[in-house]
Amino acid sequence: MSAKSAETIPDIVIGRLPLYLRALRRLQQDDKQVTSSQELGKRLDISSAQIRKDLSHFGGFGKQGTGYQIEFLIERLQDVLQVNQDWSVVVVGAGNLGIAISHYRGFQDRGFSIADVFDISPEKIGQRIGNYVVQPVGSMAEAIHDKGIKIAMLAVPAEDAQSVADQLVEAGVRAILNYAPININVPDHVQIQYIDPVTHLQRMTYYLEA
Amino acid sequence: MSAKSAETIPDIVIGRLPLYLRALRRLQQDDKQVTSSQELGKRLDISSAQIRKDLSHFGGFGKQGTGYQIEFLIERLQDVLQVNQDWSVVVVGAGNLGIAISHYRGFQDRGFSIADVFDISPEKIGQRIGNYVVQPVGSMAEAIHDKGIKIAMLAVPAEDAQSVADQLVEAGVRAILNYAPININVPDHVQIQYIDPVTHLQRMTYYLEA
DNA sequence: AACTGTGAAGTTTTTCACAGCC
DNA sequence: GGCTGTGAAAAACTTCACAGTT
Repeated sequence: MSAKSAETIPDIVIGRLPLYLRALRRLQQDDKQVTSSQELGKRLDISSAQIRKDLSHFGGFGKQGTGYQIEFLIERLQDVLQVNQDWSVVVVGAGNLGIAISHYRGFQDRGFSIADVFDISPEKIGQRIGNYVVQPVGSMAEAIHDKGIKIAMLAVPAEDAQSVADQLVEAGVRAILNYAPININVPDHVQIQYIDPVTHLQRMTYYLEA
Repeated sequence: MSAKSAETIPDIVIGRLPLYLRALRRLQQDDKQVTSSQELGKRLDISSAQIRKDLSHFGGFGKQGTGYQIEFLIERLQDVLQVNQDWSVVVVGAGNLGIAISHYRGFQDRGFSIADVFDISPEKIGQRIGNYVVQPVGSMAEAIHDKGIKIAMLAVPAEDAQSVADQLVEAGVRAILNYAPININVPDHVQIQYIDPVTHLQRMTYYLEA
């Protein structure tokens, strides 16, 4: 009992919700109906208290003695994260990485559809990638504006990342997933997240015996 | 003054070091010799105090009044993270994702080389990917063992990720970068990190106005 | 008996603020 | 004047532990 919608939820909590959601979908695929903070915690290597506390920020999703209805909890988390709708996303950069992203099947059933793929290089433009035809960056702003797109995935060379990001923000994008291995500065009202496999690898080598 | 090598460094600090390193390399490419915690902090959107405190765990790398010598700091961070050497890595899974990973140029100059690419499917085995020929998973354990490989990148379907991870650990791998959108359980002495773009996207949609 | 939701306690992480050095 | 390194203070985050519910 407590829909604490007024208070600000820590970002670190928001960051865990997609992990809960992912694990829950998997449990659902295994035909489970109900789970507990303990079971989830064991799978995710997160304490059960942590999970209960995180979920409690949004109201009581569970039942004492019973646990959580998986389907119900999935719906609630999708609501909270706003992924109960489909978000159109653009990919910028049609190199190896952009192509791989554009081919990736995993976005669709988790709330995201790729609307367009853009590149600046003349020999890329017009090329087919799966169902997409690579569009010129010159038409990017207009397309983003017209389609009301709020999310972009950036797969351009590091040197170009900042300037492309600026163009995206200018065009109305409010969230950027940056695959280029470089930090980018965006206004406060724009979300940014990074994918750089090497930082993960380097974090792990610290702990390895040489 | 203080080589605190005895105490345990928080993992959250270790996780930031690769970001510092990445930013420093970029500054170096711009022909800068010296930087400060403030300049770095502005680029990374991290407070200068945070950066100074993080670095201080490993001894005094900076000079009062002057800042940090970029080249020196890069070397120290590479030492700390053990990426002053080259690590051989295997890729498991030669689907779209595995192929993209295998083509990615960004590993080489940051401490990692791909040694082999494996897949289980007969029609993938023998196929060329850039300089690699896809090897059968059956020969994976032996290759890992023989070459003393400690790091693997997992790009197999989610259903297979846990069992492949188990095989990797069994074969002697001590760090896994998992691209499959599923949580995996590994022994304590094995490092694991995840790459799942969708979790990042979902974290951002929370903050967007629908 | 099993499990949630949550104040309170405990721990970790970040920021402050300044002495000390260049 | 500019900047580091660092104790001390503040803030954030996690865990404990248990009342309450099914």
